[in-house]
Amino acid sequence: MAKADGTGRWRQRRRTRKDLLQAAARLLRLGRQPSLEEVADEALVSRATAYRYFPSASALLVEAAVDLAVPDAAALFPPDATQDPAARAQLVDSALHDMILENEVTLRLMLANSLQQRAKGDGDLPVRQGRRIPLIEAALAPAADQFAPADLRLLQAALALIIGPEAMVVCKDVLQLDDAETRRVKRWAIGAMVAAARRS
Amino acid sequence: MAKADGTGRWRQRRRTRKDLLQAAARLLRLGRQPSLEEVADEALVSRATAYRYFPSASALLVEAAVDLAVPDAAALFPPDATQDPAARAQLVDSALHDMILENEVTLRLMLANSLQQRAKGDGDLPVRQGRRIPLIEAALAPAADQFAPADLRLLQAALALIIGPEAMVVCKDVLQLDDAETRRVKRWAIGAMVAAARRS
DNA sequence: ATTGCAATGAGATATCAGTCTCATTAAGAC
DNA sequence: GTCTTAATGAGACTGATATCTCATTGCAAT
Repeated sequence: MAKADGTGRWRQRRRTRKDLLQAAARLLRLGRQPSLEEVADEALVSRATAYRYFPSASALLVEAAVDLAVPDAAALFPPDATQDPAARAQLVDSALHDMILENEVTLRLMLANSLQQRAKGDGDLPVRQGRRIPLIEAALAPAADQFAPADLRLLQAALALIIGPEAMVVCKDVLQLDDAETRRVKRWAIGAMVAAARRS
Repeated sequence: MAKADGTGRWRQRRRTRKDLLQAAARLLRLGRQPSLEEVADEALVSRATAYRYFPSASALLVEAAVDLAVPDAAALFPPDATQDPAARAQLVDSALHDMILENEVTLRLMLANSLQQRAKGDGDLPVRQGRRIPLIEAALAPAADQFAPADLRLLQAALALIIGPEAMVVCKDVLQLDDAETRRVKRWAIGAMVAAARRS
């Protein structure tokens, strides 16, 4: 199977690759951890072919997980929304929290797969595309002038630690908090950090 | 196999479990990546029994690899250490950060295993024992009277989101920060949250 | 010492990963 | 249209994971 781009039958190859990723994403959305054979069947492709495109089953799953649906920044912040950065950040967290709860199994699996891959040293696999980052930026944008640029960067990074599946995992698995308590903790942390960034 | 502690034949069970972990560690030290069957043989135990003690082969191997020198609260805070809760929390984070860097691969696999297990619905079996929680409590203990009890609980939980492998994963994989920047972000977040708890 | 039962052993069985080989199909160059 | 051959399909094969059943052992309560 030639690797060259734009030559030979690259259209056919792109189509097969796309079919595999879409099939994997479809199965992941059902909360399953599909075997490579299941993915291949779902994609109407033979097992051997799947292995021709991805070195391992988990590599396929990780890459598939990258294109899963997420809330949209524009929908979350209509023009008449609050300008208060803390309230906006908490709104982002709340929306993402809901989304994570709905897709908890799927997100845990994709996180687990990603961790497994990176633990093996595959450094060049797809970056875990920060879906949270544009949302956080959108939350802080209208108040950007209230912060020193350096503080804004720190705040964005720190918020990314609180807003996302990883924090949810810590709350539920390590701290063993229920959902209400989890929301309260994150809400408080977000308020604390925005206030701190404002003050300096 | 009863799960109760301290009753029935818990001595026998502890011995079997220890044998399995020691056998795994022995094989790992030889640079091998032993299968569960090899570990069971080395431990003079049947395969079925090994599965009675560990949910999966990798769970066994990972746990065997965790002879991590987890920093000890007493060693971290000698009597003449600072009393400032922010400084102490940052010290905990720094120590844990170093430990995590040294055992990054193992910890990633541990996290991945835990996520995979819980995604499958085995939510009740191995609770992720929070090694970070006693450290955080020790950091805040001398200043406990500076916070309202409710705030103290919020602060402890929020700090657990920043201090630990999950936050490290977010910084490196999602935000793609280098090590220095990662430390800076966490340090800033810890300071922000302790200050917020103090103020109310 | 006897005995109940927890713990274990010894398989059988099913599934999956990953690698090969070889035949078949169809895309694209001519 | 026809050819070439890249892409694919079908299946064998090895070794590992994981679950299950049933017989056996031996710890510990009596």
